[in-house]
Amino acid sequence: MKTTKLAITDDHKMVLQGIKTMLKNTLHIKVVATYENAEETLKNIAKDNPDVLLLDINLPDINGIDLCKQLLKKQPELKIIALTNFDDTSFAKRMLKNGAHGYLLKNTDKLEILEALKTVLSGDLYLHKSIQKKMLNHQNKKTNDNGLKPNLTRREHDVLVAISEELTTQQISDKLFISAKTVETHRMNLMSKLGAKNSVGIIKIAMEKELL
Amino acid sequence: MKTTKLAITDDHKMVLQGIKTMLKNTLHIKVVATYENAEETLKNIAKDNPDVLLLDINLPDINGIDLCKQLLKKQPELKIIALTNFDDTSFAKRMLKNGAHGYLLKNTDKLEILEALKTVLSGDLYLHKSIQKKMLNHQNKKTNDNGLKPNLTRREHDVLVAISEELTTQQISDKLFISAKTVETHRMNLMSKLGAKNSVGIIKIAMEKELL
DNA sequence: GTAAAATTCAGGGAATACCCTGAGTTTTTT
DNA sequence: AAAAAACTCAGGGTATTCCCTGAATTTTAC
Repeated sequence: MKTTKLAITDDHKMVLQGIKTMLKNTLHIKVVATYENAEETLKNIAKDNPDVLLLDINLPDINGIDLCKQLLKKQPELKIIALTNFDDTSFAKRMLKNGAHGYLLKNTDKLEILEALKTVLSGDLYLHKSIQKKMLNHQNKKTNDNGLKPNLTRREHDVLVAISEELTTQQISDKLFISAKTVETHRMNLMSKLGAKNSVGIIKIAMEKELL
Repeated sequence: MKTTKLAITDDHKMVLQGIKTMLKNTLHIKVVATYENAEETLKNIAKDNPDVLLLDINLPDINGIDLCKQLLKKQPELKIIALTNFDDTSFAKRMLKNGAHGYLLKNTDKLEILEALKTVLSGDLYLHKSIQKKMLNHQNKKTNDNGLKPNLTRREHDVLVAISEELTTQQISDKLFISAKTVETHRMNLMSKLGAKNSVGIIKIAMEKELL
């Protein structure tokens, strides 16, 4: 059995350190590189050439989903395991759709990491238990009440900001040079995406999720 | 110099492991306990009796701000350093207001941890640099209207809370057993007191001033 | 190059919020 | 006890939001 080369991308030094320590005395596994952001990862991944990358989803520069896609374009052989705080089905689905090979929560232990590595190296998908269960149960149920940031479109964000400035629909339409009807459409979509009942809810949720 | 007893509360095993490893070969510092949630922390803190607690703010059971308050009630001598992903001023302020002695971001390194420990043990506050800078800017720049909390009346507060729950005027009147017209009066007074143009502004300002 | 997502816009109607003036009642403060 | 503040409510009007359906155009993704 040849040694597996592992790389880790996470902007928290503590997590990097934690994983490295967990795997320090493990045979057949060697942490060959750690990165603190997406740019660094993209720049060095070819050179370091790991077999598996543990990839944090919440990075400062690019979101993990896009990064995942880009990385696989450069390194088709690379196995990517998403690493996240969030126990969320829809996010996991999106990651897997974009080519990730596994999904791990950060409150995992050494054993599970080893299990995940073994699984993805053999070509299978590895999902954390709780995610597996949810995927089976929830199938296609849309719950927007998780701790995730919904990804708003550019225009939705514009309207969101304008709403938070206490502007009326008409004022927003003047500001953005679009019709009032279009503003209403965006506001409706914001309510829907955020699970809000009205503009107050939009702002409340947006502030809680740090969307502003 | 006597040895400092350190405890850590974080629901991510990786972070726990990471900090422990960072401090492993450090003289005068010993990690005496690690907890994965608030309940565990409250239950064992007296027994373990650490000098300093590194406390993650995002816990599954109780939020870190409340936990901080409770812990200090039980252990007034304990120094608490908040640990978080978020580089957020208002959050830091609230933590410090509730008795925390320091504020560290998770992407920190060993040197800064040691610096923070030294600072809080000597009785001072330790703030991460980026937070310090932001706090200064906020105080000088954001004096948009004296950071004083407008004192709302009991009823105004009731209505404020109801508005933040995305209720309509009619629903609020049913909830508080007053007429819809009275609710409108209170809402008008809220707008006037907070300097808001509409309900969105009421909520935005109320959240910023922590009136909710 | 085709499918998917995003952006744009409209009509029309019901519901709600916003705003003004005015005023009686209760509670708190001095 | 008097004054001040808080709480209550109303009439009547205008402005705005909310909600639905439907659809063309542009941009982005695969």
